[in-house]
Amino acid sequence: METRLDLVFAALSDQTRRAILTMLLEDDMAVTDVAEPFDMSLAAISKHLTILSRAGLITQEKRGRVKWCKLDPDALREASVWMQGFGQFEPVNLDAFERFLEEELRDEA
Amino acid sequence: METRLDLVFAALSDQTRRAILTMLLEDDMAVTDVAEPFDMSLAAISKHLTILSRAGLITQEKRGRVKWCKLDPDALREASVWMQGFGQFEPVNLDAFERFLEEELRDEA
DNA sequence: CGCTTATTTAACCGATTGGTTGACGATCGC
DNA sequence: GCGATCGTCAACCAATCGGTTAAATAAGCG
Repeated sequence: METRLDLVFAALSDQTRRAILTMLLEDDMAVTDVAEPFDMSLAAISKHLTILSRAGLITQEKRGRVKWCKLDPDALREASVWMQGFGQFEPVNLDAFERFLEEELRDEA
Repeated sequence: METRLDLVFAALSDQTRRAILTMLLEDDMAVTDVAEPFDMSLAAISKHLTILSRAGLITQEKRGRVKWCKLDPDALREASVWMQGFGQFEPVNLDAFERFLEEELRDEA
């Protein structure tokens, strides 16, 4: 049986999809705009978005011919709870996270 | 390019492997003992352990003919930092985690 | 209406995944 | 040394993945 947690972690295991989530952290975006920075077909991005959507990490709403993608952090929270359970972590270091973010964005460029 | 984070999330995306990590939370274990509760060949478990090991989530040390598996939460911390960056999370709810743990263990049984 | 833009679908491809079985190399106990 | 145990390796299998191109669907624009 495939659990929600399976889907979330599988969705997060791809750099392209993590980069998409990072982009959506800034603002909601249309599919075409999500695809723009990537060296990849629109169809491929569409598939990635489907995977993120099935995992519950984003929601998609169609207005007119444009489909808007919006981050939905609920699923992430669930996964985060699972991970934090392994315990020996210091309180979250946001500086470390920002370095991470920059690195991910740099890799993508 | 396959990053560390790719490997960690991919490793976590399988219920069997998450259950193994949960077991190792209690104590270090030999490969055969890890395999015991699962309805799956020893070779399959051996592969799962290799994946966890390459992701840095466990370390394995051979003493005699027994190979001991030990949880190594460093890689998890890295992934956790990434996730927490999505921010809108309440401080970690350990009760929620314990419910999760119980559920995972129940699923496995 | 007819063109353009937005997005998904279908068919295909090679690589990877998660499992199997069977053979194999190491190591322990006797 | 001999037999049992520990664990991995190799070959195989069906299913999924991450990408492609080409066609199809849908909606806005003039």
